[in-house]
Amino acid sequence: MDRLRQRADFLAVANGARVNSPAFVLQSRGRDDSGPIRIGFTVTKKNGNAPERNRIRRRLRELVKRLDPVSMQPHHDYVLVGRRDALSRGFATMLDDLRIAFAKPARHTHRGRGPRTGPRTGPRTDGQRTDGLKPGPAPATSRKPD
RNA sequence: UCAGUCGGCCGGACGGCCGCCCCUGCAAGUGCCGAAAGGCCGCCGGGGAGGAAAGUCCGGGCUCCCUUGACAUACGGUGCCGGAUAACGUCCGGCGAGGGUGACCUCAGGGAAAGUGCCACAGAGAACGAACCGCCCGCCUACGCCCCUUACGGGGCUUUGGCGCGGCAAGCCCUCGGGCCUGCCGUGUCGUAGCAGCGCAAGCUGCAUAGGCAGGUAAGGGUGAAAAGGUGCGGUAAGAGCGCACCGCGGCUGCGGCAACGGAGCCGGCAUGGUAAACCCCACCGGGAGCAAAACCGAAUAGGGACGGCAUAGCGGACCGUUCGCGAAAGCGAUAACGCCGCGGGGCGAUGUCAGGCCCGCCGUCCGGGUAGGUUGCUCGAGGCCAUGUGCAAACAUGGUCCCAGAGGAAUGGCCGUCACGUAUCGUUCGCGCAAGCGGGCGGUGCCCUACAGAACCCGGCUUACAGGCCGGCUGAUAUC
Repeated sequence: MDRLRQRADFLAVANGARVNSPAFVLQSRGRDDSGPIRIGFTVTKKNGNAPERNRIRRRLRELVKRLDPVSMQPHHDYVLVGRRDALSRGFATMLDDLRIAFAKPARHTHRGRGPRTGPRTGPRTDGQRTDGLKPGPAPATSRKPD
């Protein structure tokens, strides 16, 4: 399991399916290659100052570590968007939340513009390149969340 | 013991399970990911957030850009003196002013006799000093005084005159009962009017009071944040630095101090209101941007250049503009080039026609710039600790010793347990107290399980935030010896 690090990957996953939970939002997106599961974390500035944001991210990261990798789907990218409740919610409760979120059939919400992005499952011939990098230069309005 | 003041320090501890990042060493496979640059995978050992890492307010290092350098101007900043420092608006030590019983604290602390401006309201007057009340000299006028009343008016007191009444005394008359007249005292009423002196009188003079005129004055009242030196004594018609003493202010001289400044003597009688966080003047300092700096490596796509191959749809006109040649210019010439004009071709929508619009070779190799991305910059440094020396200190010097975070969607943790600490509540116990209650110890439970807050190139500062706790110096008060 790898960490998600490139900004373009985050933007791609943000247009994919999402599941809400009291302490976080789970975004997911299937990839076409055979790479490992990748997961990233996003905690925006409205959730508190830097120590609080760090704590939210660390607890979410610990949740993922405790969870069985079997419950995730292979060749998918996931992003956990932290909420303020992740500071105070019980750890065991949050673990159940995450388990439910992975099991739940995700709703696809295409909140982007046009059909340009999105995880099309159509036939691709090459398989040489990752399509996640396809949506080129990001719009300058969406900033790095942290 | 209480109250205060200054300075320094800490900012949970231990353990269990599971992890993350970096570094040294060893060991790998023709391993994995990637087009490449590059990255990842094992073991041992070591290290891994703060006093503010924060705000990004100053000062530097470092990097790039610009500039030959100096000066001037503009703009910005700083502003008592000396020292420390790489530098500072920082720090240390002094000086001055203000506050505090004191330890100590605060100060945006150069220049207001270079110039300009402003000083609201109130107040007579706010800057070429002013004259409201008041005080005073002089002149003129008027004259009972006092109280109440805005005024009209009313009341009281005093002087004097008339008319009465009562009493007393002297004198005269008498019918001895009393009557008349004079004086004095008390009182009622109606008038009159300053007081004193001189004068027969008219009046004059002085004093008091009121009003007016012309001056003097800046002591007092009142206004204000501020009223033109302050206090006291003298002085004066009243007053005034008008004079004197002390204090303040200014100037000069000499003394102490590196200096800011201090204190002394003499002189000047006071001239110079405040505001520079208003403009301004003076002195000093300052090129700009910032690690997302910058260097190196380097895809895809688009675009640039060179070469090669293939295709070959351009032609004509004119010299109007550019260009080129000649010429000092006007101009003349050229058509090779770009634009221009005319005719024509190809391409662009699923197709055809018409009208309009847009574009005008294709492919390959190489080169250069350069984006995403990657690597470096990146932590040995104005470094920490200890000792010695110099210095009041900030600090500096010498010696020894240590290596102490380097992430990059961003590691330094997550989940628990035990114990401290704090706090709330309950129980119990002890002390004081009549009691209400107060203080302390022990135990149980709950809460917070810590406050402020997370390195982002690195240092020196400043500012701001902070639960709780520890240590030391000093000051004041109280108690005991």
